[in-house]
Amino acid sequence: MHLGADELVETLRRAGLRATAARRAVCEVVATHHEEHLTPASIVAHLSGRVDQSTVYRTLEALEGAGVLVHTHLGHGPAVYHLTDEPVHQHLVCRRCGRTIEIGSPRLAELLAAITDQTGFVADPAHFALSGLCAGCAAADR
Amino acid sequence: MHLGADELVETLRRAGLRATAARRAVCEVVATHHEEHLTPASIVAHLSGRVDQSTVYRTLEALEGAGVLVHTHLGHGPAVYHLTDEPVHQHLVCRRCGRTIEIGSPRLAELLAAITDQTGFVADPAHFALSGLCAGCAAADR
DNA sequence: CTCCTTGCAAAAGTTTTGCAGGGGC
DNA sequence: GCCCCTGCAAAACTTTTGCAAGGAG
Repeated sequence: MHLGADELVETLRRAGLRATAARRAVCEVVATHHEEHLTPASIVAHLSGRVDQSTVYRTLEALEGAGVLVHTHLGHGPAVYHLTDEPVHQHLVCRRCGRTIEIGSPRLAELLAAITDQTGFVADPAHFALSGLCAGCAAADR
Repeated sequence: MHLGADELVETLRRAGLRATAARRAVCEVVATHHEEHLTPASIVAHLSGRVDQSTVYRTLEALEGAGVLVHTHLGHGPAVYHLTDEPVHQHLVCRRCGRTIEIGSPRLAELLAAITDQTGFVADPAHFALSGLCAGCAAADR
């Protein structure tokens, strides 16, 4: 099970931050819509503008600093936010149809380990998507 | 050897575009500084503002459309541009010190092939960097 | 009561677009 | 001469910041 809104608020409290209505509301949206690709703008929309965008950005920043949330760049648009208690995965975005798929742990861990072996670099798959062509579009290409 | 300015201009011409002074100038900078991480702004700077930024963007877009150039997102700043005749490589950007390193062909091709095997997705390593910690910063972390 | 937070507004940073004049072919 | 290109200016879009008023602890 994923972190709930209360646990997110508690995380902020442990970080020395106050539990305000605005922060609770943002945590609520993040917890409730964890399987969506949440952007700051979509969070503001979910809250019908009752919380200002700057407050949403600041709350997301705080949650990210506390380690329970990360943001990922899927493309040229806004960043999307993810709870970190989801299994590690790499986003693959099709540059033709825009569809996003994810690849999960076992093979991915292997790939990243190979990079670390070769370079010492410890890659973090969450932060950037990989761009390319999905199976369908790649097939249509030929 | 890399593509020279004249070859880039010729590429544009083959795409049905005119060989203007502004485009020649941009091609000159791209060809001459191919080992730098060129951003639209740095290209404008190299040209001392003699070519407008919008023209630079439009020329880069044309070169990219012609397949001789790609842009990569290294982080939160502007995109960087690369000639495509450079060997395929993946950028790794350290989120702590900002240093960028690259990993080259043989292993990388293997990793991407593994992804394609698993998902059918044909990943393009050029478009996004991988974020993480470089060997030095990862070591300092412990 | 203190000072952390908020909303508002504006700025910052990157990229795109509309338009009238100028230049390539 | 036709119409593609350019520079200029402004807009679009995402994110950040300054500040005075308001609310948590």
